[in-house]
Amino acid sequence: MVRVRFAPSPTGSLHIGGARTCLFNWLYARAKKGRFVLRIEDTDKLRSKKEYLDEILDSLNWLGLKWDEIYYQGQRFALYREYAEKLLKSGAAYIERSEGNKEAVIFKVNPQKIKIRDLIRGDIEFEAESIKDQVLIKSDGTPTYNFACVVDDATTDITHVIRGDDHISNTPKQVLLYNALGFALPEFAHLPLILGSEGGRLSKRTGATSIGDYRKMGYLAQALVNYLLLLSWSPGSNREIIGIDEAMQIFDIKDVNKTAATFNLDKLNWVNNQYLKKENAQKLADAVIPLLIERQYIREGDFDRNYIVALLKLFQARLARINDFLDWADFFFVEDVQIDPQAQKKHLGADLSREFRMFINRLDGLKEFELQTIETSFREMVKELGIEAKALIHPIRVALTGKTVGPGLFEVIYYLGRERTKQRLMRWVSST
RNA sequence: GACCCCGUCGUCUAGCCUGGUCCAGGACAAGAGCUUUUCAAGCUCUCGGCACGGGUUCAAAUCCCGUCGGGGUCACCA
Repeated sequence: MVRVRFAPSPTGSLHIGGARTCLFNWLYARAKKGRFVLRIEDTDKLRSKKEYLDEILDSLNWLGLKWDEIYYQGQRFALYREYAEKLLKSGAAYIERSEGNKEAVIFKVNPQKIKIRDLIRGDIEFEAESIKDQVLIKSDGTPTYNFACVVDDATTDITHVIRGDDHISNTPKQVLLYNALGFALPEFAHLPLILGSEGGRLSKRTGATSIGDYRKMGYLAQALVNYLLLLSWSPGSNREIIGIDEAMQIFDIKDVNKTAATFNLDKLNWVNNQYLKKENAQKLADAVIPLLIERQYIREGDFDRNYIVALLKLFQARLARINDFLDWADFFFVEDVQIDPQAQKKHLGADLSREFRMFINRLDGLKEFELQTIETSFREMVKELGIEAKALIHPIRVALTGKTVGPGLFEVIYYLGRERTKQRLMRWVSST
C-alpha cells in the first residue's frame, strides 16, 4: 500500500510551497488508495511554537487535506537514540566530544557513488566525497533533520517520499543512512519549487503569504487548491478549472513537470473569480457578514440577511476576492458616500439639476417600486427629454455609488431604495 | 566557488518518453472591439514562445553534445 507523508516544521505558518507539497502528497495517496501521514518536525525546541502548529493544522483542514495518521518527532527521541546506538555498535558512526563534555553522534561518510532514482527526474548521481560526515544526534541530545527523517520514514513505512526540490541534495545523505540502517529505500519524487514573481524563492516581497492570509483576503479554499494544482501539473485537454475530487482520480506523480513555476497572483484571482461566481450566495454571506460587522457596515444581530444575499448576487460575478465586496458595495452600507474625484469630474461636472429633479419626481410617482417599473420610468423620461440613456445613467451611477463601475444602475436603485436614491440625487440638485 | 536540478509566449502550461499530424494548442495578463448602462463580468479578435550554437536524420520543440541563462544545496535549521 502506498504511504506518503507531509512533514512540516512548526517554526512558521503554512505557505504556498508547503501547501502544494502537501496537496500533491495527499492527491497521490488518494489516487493510489493509500494513506497520507502527517509528521510534525518539532525537534528544534527553540523555534517550534504551538501557535504555528495550530495554524498549520488549521490551514490544512481549511484546504481539505485531511491526514490519516499524525506523528510528532518530539515524542520519538528514544527511537532516534536507539537507531543511533545501532550505528555506533556497527561502527558506522562515532562519538565526538565537544567542550563541556557534551557528546554528539556522527555518521561516517565513506567515498562512493550514490545513485538515486527520482520518479520525476529520473536517475541522479552524487559523489559521496563531497559530503561531509553527518551529525546524527546533536550534543544537546536532539536528532538532526536528516537522521530523524530517515528513521521516521522507514519506521512509519513510507513508500513514497514526495517533497520539494530543495531536498534533492539531502537525498544522497539519507540514502547512506538507509543503507547503514538496513532499511529498504522508498521511492523519491522531488517537486519543482514555486518561485516568487522576481525569481528565486517565494518571499514576503515576492508573494509568499501564509495560507491563513489568503483565507483572510477572501480566497476560497477550492480556488486556491485549484490554482496550486495548475503549478507544475496539468489535468490536460486545456482544462484550467478542476476540483480536487476530480484531480484525485487522474493525478499521478509521474506527470508532474520538472520546471519551477512562478507564482502569479493574477491567475489566482481569475481562478478565485471562477469559483466565486458559481458559489452559493448564502455561503458567501456567511463569510462576508462578519467582515461587514467588523467594518461597522452592519450591526451584529441587527441586519437583513436576505438583503445582503441579494447584494452579493449583484456583485458575485465580478469579485476576485470575497473581500472586494466590502470596497465595491460600500455605498449600500454607508450614507456619506465617497465620490471618486475623477468620476465626479467626468460625469457630474455639468448641472443636471433639472434631469435629477425630474427623475426624483418620477420615482415618487411609482406605485410599485420594482426593478422593471424603475427602468421603464427612466427610459420613458430620457425619451421625452430626447437624450441618450447613458447620458444620464453614468451621472446617476456616480451620484449614487461614487464610482464609475458597479452593477446595473436599475439594480443599484432598486436595492438602495427610493428614499436613499432620492437623497443622494438631491445633493446634486441646486436650490435655485 | 563546488555539487545538483531546470530551460516552450511576460506568467502557468499542452506537445517531448514512442521525431513527421506543430509555419507549436490552451489559460492568465496586455491591447482592440462588441455588450440599446459602466466594468472589475461576458463574447470576439490581436499581440506574443520552442534560450543559443553545433550535430544525428529525408524530417527535430521532440534525440545527442556544447554554450549561455535561471534555480537549489553546501549548518550540531528543518
